[in-house]
Amino acid sequence: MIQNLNEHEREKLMASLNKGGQKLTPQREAVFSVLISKRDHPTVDEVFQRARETMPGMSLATVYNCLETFVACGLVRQVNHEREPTRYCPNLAPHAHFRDQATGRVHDIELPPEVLNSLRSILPPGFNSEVIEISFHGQASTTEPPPHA
Amino acid sequence: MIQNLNEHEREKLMASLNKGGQKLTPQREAVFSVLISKRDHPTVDEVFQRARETMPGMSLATVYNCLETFVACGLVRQVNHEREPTRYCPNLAPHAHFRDQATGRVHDIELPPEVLNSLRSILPPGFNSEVIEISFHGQASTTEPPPHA
DNA sequence: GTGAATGCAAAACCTTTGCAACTGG
DNA sequence: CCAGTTGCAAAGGTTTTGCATTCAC
Repeated sequence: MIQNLNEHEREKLMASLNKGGQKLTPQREAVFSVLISKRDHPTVDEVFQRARETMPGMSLATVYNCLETFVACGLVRQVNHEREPTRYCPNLAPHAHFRDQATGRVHDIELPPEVLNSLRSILPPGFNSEVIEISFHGQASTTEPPPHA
Repeated sequence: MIQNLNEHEREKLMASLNKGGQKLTPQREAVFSVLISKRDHPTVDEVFQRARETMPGMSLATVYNCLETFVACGLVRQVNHEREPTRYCPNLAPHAHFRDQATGRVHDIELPPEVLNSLRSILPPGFNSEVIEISFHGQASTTEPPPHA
């Protein structure tokens, strides 16, 4: 079930939207609420279905709009895997993703700074990158999320 | 321009196809030739355009078919980035990809074994992965491919 | 009040599928 | 010969776009 945003979460949403010159709408609140109440990397359609539970009139295009806005504001990250529908992740800390090939589920994997640094070090001179995406693909012997998540 | 396969390349193609119980067709030769004569990670459509130069009658669906077959045989790898069209890479050595946000071009980045191992080590118990995808996203101050490629 | 956001539908885009005709081993 | 491959066209699923209406500030 989807909860309303608590005060702190609402503050964070409003602050990020204001910084980007964006408005706080009920739809954006609902979508953001969906994302943080269950951090299971939902697809657009999954967000749509869940958001409709609390806001039946919302349209799919609006979900796309909201998510695009959040990405632009740095509130959430997109997770793409192969050609499957884009998933959305509110975890802003550096991390990798693990995709269970049996279930399709995506888990966050903690990424220690030293591993991130060793990755950065493989770039030859002249190649500058701020964004690194790391995704594992395999099978998990547990359906539990990894320890830290 | 697209060259014909040399003897060694043709052998390799035939061997891999045979191993997978697949036939060697002129279309597959043409597509494979496109991939190895310019290793710039072409999209399906780019492969299609280039292959048509030597084989005007070839259809887009056949390009999809050929590439799918090659992936299944382990001859090439798919490279997906965001929601852009899938690209194809004949470099089978472990490596990362760098996508230049200005040009859209994708470069191979060498991935030393120790970096690969340190990455593997971040998986918690119960998570087993054979496939790791690493992609950098940023700007290159050169249009030259990285040193090793 | 006003520019931005929403909702709806249609379009765009890449990819897959169905099927008849053909062909490689 | 014949299972597998091709070519064509149509369908599929996700995402984007156009535009009139509504709304947040």
